[in-house]
Amino acid sequence: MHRMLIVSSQVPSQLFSQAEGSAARQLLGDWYDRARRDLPWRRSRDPYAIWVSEVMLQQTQVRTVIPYYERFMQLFPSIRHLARADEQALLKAWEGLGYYSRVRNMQRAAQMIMENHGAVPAESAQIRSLPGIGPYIAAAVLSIAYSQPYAVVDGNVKRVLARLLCMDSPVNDSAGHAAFQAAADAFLDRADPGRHNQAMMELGALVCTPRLPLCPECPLAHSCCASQTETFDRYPRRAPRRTVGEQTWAAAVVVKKGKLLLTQRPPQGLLAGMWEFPSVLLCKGEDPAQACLAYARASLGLGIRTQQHVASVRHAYTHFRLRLELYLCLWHSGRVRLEGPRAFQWISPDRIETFPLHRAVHKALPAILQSLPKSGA
DNA sequence: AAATCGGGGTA
DNA sequence: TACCCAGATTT
Repeated sequence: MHRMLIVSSQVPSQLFSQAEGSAARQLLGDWYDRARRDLPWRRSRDPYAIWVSEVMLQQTQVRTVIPYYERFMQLFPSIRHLARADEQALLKAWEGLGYYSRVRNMQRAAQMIMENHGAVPAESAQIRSLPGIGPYIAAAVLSIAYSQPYAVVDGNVKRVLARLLCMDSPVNDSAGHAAFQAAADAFLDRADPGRHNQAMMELGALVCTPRLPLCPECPLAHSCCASQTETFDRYPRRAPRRTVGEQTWAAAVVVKKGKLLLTQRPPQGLLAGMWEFPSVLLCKGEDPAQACLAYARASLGLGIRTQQHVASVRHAYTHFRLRLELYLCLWHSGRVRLEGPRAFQWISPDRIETFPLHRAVHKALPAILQSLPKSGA
């Protein structure tokens, strides 16, 4: 008969009996050796390669990451290359991946490594002190590249553990997270932590999926609480989340002698460092065309001759939805004025895509290029 | 403890 | 739509 597994955050080592835990770990490892996908970063044990892959994989699916990873490793094949890279080139390589601070943090970390160690630190406190390396990436690099006994806890691992142990802790709050870390620590295979960690995540990705898990194919089904009780749809539990609001922005696509005005976003905050058409947040009920005109005149300090709506874009961010209205504006007079030390450039249309642009800009780009006046009159 | 930080895929 | 994805940092 199935022995109910007790989870206790006080005594995580008693998740399983010793024999049961050992058997489950072995079944998991055997399954992984058989079923694992051939992913680019699994062909290397270079700590740098593992690191790059883990940074890209934050909140980002494997399918999305693969082409970015291949390109990035060609462009920046070592810590030294990364440390010396031009920031615009880095952002361009990251364009479309999102969470753009990741790549800036990674470069800062690479520069610190070049100064202090020369290699990715193999000691937990040292690697954790690098910008952009939190508990997950530290454990991943230490276990996979350096075979050290640190358990990773990501979304996959939480789902697997929640079902395996019928854990009632919510996956999306900090108290719950601690419970999953304790469970993962207790279940870790110390003989081969790198393989074990990847096996847990691979199981979550391929078998123990969010809906309709493939329990008949699962190496842990015989010791899985949720599978035995047919309650997989109750796990993992999740704390309620707040609703998201909507913002409307108006963007001025200013044309001056055939060139377009691009501005760079500030070095911190949303979409930091990415380029876009200068834009202004609208108040509720404000008319976007009028707001655009007023913004171009009062804030940018530009005289605008005519104005024509060229594109409307909707885009969802994590904590709000964006509606962006873009207007074609013919420059008449004035020099660009921006608040703070923000960069801007007048760009000929065929060079726009050499700049790192965020997704909302890319969505609007075809309509804008099509609406442009002929030749540089 | 809660908010911020992208973008794509899925049912 | 709402949820999910090899999370980290800031407030």
